[in-house]
Amino acid sequence: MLESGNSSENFPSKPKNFIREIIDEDMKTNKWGGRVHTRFPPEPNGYLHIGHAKSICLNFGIANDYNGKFNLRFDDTNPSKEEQEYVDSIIEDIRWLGADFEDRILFASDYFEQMYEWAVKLIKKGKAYVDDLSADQIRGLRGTLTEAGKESPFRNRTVEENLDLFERMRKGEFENGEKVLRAKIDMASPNINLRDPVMYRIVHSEHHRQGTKWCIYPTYDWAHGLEDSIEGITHSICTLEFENHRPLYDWFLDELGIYHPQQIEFARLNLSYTVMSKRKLLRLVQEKYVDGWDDPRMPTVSAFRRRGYTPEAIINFTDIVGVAKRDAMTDIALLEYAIRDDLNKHAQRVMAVLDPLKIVITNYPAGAVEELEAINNPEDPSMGSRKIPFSNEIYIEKSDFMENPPKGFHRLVPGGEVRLRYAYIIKCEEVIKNDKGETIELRCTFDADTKSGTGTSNKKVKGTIHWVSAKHALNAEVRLYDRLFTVEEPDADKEKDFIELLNPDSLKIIPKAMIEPSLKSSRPGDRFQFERLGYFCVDYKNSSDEKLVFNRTVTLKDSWVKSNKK
RNA sequence: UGCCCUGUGGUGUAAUUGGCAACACGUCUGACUCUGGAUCAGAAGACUUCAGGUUCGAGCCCUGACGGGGCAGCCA
Repeated sequence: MLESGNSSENFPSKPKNFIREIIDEDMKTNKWGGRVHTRFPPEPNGYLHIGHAKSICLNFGIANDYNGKFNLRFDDTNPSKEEQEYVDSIIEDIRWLGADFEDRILFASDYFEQMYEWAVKLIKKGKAYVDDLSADQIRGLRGTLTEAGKESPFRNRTVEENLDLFERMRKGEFENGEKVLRAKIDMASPNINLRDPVMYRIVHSEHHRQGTKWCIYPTYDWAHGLEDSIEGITHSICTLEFENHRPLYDWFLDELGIYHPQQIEFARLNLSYTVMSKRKLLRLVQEKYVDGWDDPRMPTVSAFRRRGYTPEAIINFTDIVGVAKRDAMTDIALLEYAIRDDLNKHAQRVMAVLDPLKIVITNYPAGAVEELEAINNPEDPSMGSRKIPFSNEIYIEKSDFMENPPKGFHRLVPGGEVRLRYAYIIKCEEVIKNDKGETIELRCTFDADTKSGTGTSNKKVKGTIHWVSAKHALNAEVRLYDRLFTVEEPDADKEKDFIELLNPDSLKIIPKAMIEPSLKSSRPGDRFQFERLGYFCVDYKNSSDEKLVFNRTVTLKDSWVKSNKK
């Protein structure tokens, strides 16, 4: 299934898919002279999300495997929506993913002059004209899905008049919307995109890179193929909604007689329990349902990064998901598998108690402290071990003790025994409660012969639980994230506002979790497994030496919780 | 009502181009375990949307239905 070969470490060669088959065929026929050149063309009007990551991995993965090149190109053809902040975040995210565009950070706006010349060429060929109709009038004449459109009264202007008008459009002699340049194709085409599409519109506003140099801006359909052509792209990979635009992509390039890449469309990624449209994500940010584009509950690349996902996991996920042409809804479980799989191998284990219950070990000398050895990662012996302090007062997880346990519960119960991870077996002798009848403390005894690693006792217990020493534990804030929405497809119901489907429990903050002292030296971005709880990452925005903040990346699988739900 | 694309276990993808439907996730057993994790062994789960046709043989080819998606921005 996997081919071996020449690829960088982060991007192992990928499974075959229909696009790679097309490329294999092109290599065989020498269609592009053995060249492969792909690109990722974001519009800088939002942050990248996991769907973009799929596209980046696809495009870069292909270039990487075929010894080709990969361009980052900002499709900045609409000055009213685009901002430098987005350019910066996009570059950062792609770099983080490890997709290497070398020195090729390109901008469509750098090609405006060339595009203009090509537009003049089309006008001279009688294939483009300046139209005075308003947007509404153009819409009115476009026809419908079932009826042909009608030709504009300005459609048959002379070449000279069109040239003159187009030049004056560029010079700024007209207001926004006063005139457009349209391709002269076929108002009766069953493909609406071919009914004399607009090539240039007048927009008097400041462009993030061009300033006020231009007041006419190319539309996507006109510009995109030209950008690909200029850069020598071989395979212009885009999502399904552009399929109907391909005839237009081809038409422009053919009429111009310039280098002609091949457009190939694939189905965009949909993930369950989230939304992926930039518009909706923008709304979540602007209306403050989340704390910015990198709020760890968002499906953006920056949010996954902040939450503790690794680029490897995301890359692997995009491989698992594959590439095809039918729309699909990918189960978030696939993504969670990818990150668990990665972190299981690489994350250091530590102990932390989120919901503490105090235990006093009555037969352990008060004031004594033992340094116990704990393995950093059972999956990777090279990660070594560390010392953790043990004393007569510890905290365990409240949920690891039950007075009236259900069948099959093998943790602490009154009179029962349990192993403290890397320490001793203890026995619960007494349950101390407050006025309300809530358990507030346990008195236990420990068995000195059962120290971990000594093998001096044959005693076996059903369960092992995590703990921290009360007087050594550090405090930290822990943020527990859950899916952002309560339903699989928040945007399935067109009648219902997706905001109503937000999960009210998508974030739970634990202000004072107790964590083992070795975490003192952890740095923003460090990833850990809190044993038996999940994977956590030091938040790089809000964490500090004074106050550590951990984000939960993903829980561990828990077959006990699962079997108990039944 | 037009045009384009697309229908394979719960989910996502495969099927060497016509040869008894495979992989991953998920689910469920069992083993092991000082993480109810991981690992290991195994199981269940698909008459490949439907109906015709061609063929010795069809998920792949043909015809017709039906379902899903996209398209009427001077957005991309």
